[in-house]
This record gives sequence, structure tokens and C-alpha cells, in this order.
Amino acid sequence: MSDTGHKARPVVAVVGPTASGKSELGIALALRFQGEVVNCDSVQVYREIEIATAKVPPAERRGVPHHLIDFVPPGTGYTAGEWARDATRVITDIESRGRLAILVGGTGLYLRALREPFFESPPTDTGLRSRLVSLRERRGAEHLHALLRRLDPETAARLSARDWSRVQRALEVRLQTGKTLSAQRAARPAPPALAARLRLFCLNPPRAELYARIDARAESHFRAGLVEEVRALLARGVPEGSSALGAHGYRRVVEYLRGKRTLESAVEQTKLDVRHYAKRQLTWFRREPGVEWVEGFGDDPRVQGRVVALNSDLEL
RNA sequence: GCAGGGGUGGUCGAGUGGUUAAUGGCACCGGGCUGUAAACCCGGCGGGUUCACACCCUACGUAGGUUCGAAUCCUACCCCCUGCA
Repeated sequence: MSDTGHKARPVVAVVGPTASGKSELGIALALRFQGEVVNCDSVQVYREIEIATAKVPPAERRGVPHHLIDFVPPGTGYTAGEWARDATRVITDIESRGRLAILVGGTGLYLRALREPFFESPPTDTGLRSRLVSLRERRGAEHLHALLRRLDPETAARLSARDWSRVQRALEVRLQTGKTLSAQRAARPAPPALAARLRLFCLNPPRAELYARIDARAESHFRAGLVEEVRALLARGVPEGSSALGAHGYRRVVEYLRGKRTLESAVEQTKLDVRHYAKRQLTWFRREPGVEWVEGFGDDPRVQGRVVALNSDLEL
């Protein structure tokens, strides 16, 4: 390509807050430019959890191939680092067939992991993790933080004791590798070549309308049988502490089924969870470099038309 | 109608004479984020001027009053809840 003077074909990415119409826009672009969708959503990777994930059902994908969706067993963990490797492989494959790769999803960390790879790190040691979790449950987050102060003072100083999620990760790194997280942070591999070709579109719908959609969508999930889906997943042995059942919708229904809240409060809390999440996504993408902001919803044909126009150079 | 209880900032709810623009929760807004990220964490939050210390204005149902000082006490009125009629 470069020797012919043509611009390298981009890897398109459609990101944005949840419920902003990313999937629809991704499919529209794929249809227009012979593309294939690569899921960039940390929950849609799981199979068997359906109703509250907003996955586009295969029948509605209009023939557009979707990758990295529906392939991880629900009780299993899956991480940003794994996704980055999988996505690199999948994108390479799509492009080798002469098609356009279109990343679609709202998980900012996943995209980050692709653009700026993490340091080499062994896979999650689930045994160690569960020991740390139970330690925290028994002795409190302060205790974990105190432990980290001994094992990695630099990271401990940077992290609040209440930020147990990161404290725990830092402990895992130190315990699994023998090296501190602070020592490893600098050692970041070079990004894959394709990262430089990313063309990043972030949807930005009117906030009030977005929230209204989120609320409506949560209610429709409950009407569609979300509670029954969760009941069945639990009955099948999917751990309630799994990432899949920690997803929005699922988390609160698990609490309801465990008698920790009413059904009504599960619905309301789910709406709040998702609204808060949408806001955090916006915060994330605001400082993500190279974002092209697209006002409106991705399922709006006018918005799709605008984004198509922005990619007119992809026309064959 | 009588007897009790109550009306507080977007909301729930503390506060019963003096650092009270008013504890706290929620909503909302903003920020952070290096392998659980739909996770986890932090901040702001009556309005106006100011880069800022600061200053001004408006606020605890309404209207008056007592007091150096009132969301807090008194009076009247309006509204809500409960019990008796």
C-alpha cells in the first residue's frame, strides 16, 4: 500500500457510552465498507448471558460477521490483556481477507490495552485471587493495603486503601511474579502496528435522552425475563462472583434472588448502575487520544450517514 | 370541628436560639484508571462576582413578632398525615 502512495487502510473503532447505538452504527459501516465487527465489550464476550448484555442477536446482524462475542464460558474470567491479543489476531485475519475491521464496544480499557499493551504478566491465578478476596472479606481492605505497603510500598502509596480492586491486583502481580507493579509499569511493549491505523469514533448522544433510553432498556430487560435467566445461570452453577454475573442487570438480580433487595429496587438500581457507567465511559473517552466525536445516536440514519461520509476514502 | 403529629435545599432526611448556605444518604455534575474495567476509586454540588483568600444575594410552608442573633421561641394563616367526632 505505502509503495503505491495510498493511505493505509484504517482499523475503524466505534466507541461511546452504553445504549448510544454503537452496534447499529458498526453494522451500518460494515455493510457499507465490507467490514466485520470485532466486539470490544467486556461483557458481550461471555456466552449464555444474554438479555441484559445488549448483544445484537445473530439474526439481526444482517450478515455481518461478528468476532470476539459470545465465546467465553460465563463462569470463566477474561481480561483486557487477553482481549488485546485476541483482537490483534482477529483484526489481522480480517484484513488478510481484504475486509475492514470495525471495533465496536464501550470498554475503554480493552481499547487501551490494544493501543498501549500492558507489561507481560502471567494469567490470573484464581486461587491466589480468591485467597485475597476472602482475606479482604475477613480482615478488610485496610489489611490488604497494609500488606501491599510491605510488598510494594510505592504502589501502596499511590493507591487508596479503599481502592481494593487495584490493591488486590498489585498484590497479585507482586506475589505471582516476584516483582512489584511499580517496577513493571514502565516495561510496556511497543503497540502493534495496527494501533497506529485506528480511526476512533465516539458517539455522544444528548445526555437526557441517553439516560431515558437506559432506563427504558433496563425495564425491557426485566420484562424479557432477566430474572429467570439469572435464576437459570445460578442453578447451572455459574458463580455469583463471576464477571458475567457481576455485569449490569445481573448483579442486582443476584442480590434480589439472594433476598438482599426487592425486585423493584433491583430494577431501579440497575438503571442507576448503567447511567453511572455511561457517564464514566464518556469520561474515559474524553481523554482518550485521537477520538473523533460524533454527536447523536448511532442508530440514527443521519448520524450513520455522517460517519459514512467521514470514511468516504474507504469507498472501493 | 376537636386532639395530636408534621411542612427543611432536586429528593429523602438531620438539625429545636449563636462557626448554619444548613450533618448525612441519594440524584446530578466532574475527575481518575497499566490484565476483575458493565470493576474499583476520588472530588463538586443554592445563586452571583473572583485566578484566589474573600465578598454579595437568596434560602428551612406563608405573613408578622420576640431577640444582639431564629430553620430553631411566639402569634395568625395555608397545606399534609393520624385519631376522635
